[in-house]
Amino acid sequence: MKREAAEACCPPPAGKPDLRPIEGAEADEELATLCKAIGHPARVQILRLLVSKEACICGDIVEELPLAQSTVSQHLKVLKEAGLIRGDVDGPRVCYCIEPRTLRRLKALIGGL
Amino acid sequence: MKREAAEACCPPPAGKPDLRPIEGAEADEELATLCKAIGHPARVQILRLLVSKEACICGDIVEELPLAQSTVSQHLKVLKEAGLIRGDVDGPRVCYCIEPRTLRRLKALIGGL
DNA sequence: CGGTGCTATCGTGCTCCAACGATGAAGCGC
DNA sequence: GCGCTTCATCGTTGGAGCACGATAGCACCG
Repeated sequence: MKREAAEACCPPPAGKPDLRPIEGAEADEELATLCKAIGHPARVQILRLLVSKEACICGDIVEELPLAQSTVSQHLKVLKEAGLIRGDVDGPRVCYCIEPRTLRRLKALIGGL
Repeated sequence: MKREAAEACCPPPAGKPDLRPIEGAEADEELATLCKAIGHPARVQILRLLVSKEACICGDIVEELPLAQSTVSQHLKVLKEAGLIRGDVDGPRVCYCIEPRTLRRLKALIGGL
């Protein structure tokens, strides 16, 4: 029942300064995609969970949300497709964690408004 | 055909420091609502238009977007309901402009991630 | 190798969204 | 008052999104 984990995941702080433009048609599309992914309370909650736990938890997310496992899995898929989170397989479980680069990118795009 | 306008609209910079919390269940809901409103390319484009033009334009937005007038009107409604923009009636036309307070609020919420 | 636990995916119903054309309401100019 | 312009709203259609239960795919333990 113990959950140690937090070993093979969430490694790279990745200090790259991001080189893409902050506005323009592509940036508009990108911002819309990211915001659409965040545009659901359950997804915001998941993001907050992954940010707060510095260690990346896995299916414990399901227990935190009042939703069925399949529904949570779908939300995770949406977030992953948007590039906001990452899922590393750790044996039988999957370890999700935020993608700091995308999060920074989002903050930059929002800040550019 | 001239558009002077930019008189009775977009006035208050409103230097109030915003007193609501940056996280919690309510903040989650709020962030989701705001992001959902932004989560469409056309809406991002409208926001950018309103930010760039310091003067708040009106139905010129329709001419900037490759969409029907009714569709643009709906997007404007979504943004207005989210509190991101404001629409002041100026005679026969309507003058839309961003709501700086909400925009700041959004930046704070995103920054809190 | 067979079971068990963890996730992902499938299929389904329902609701909401996005786009359009057509129609209606309000203000201005003549 | 009449017509014109400008927006909003209505009604419709097609396509996503959200939720669930049921099912299938793996990795591990015994």
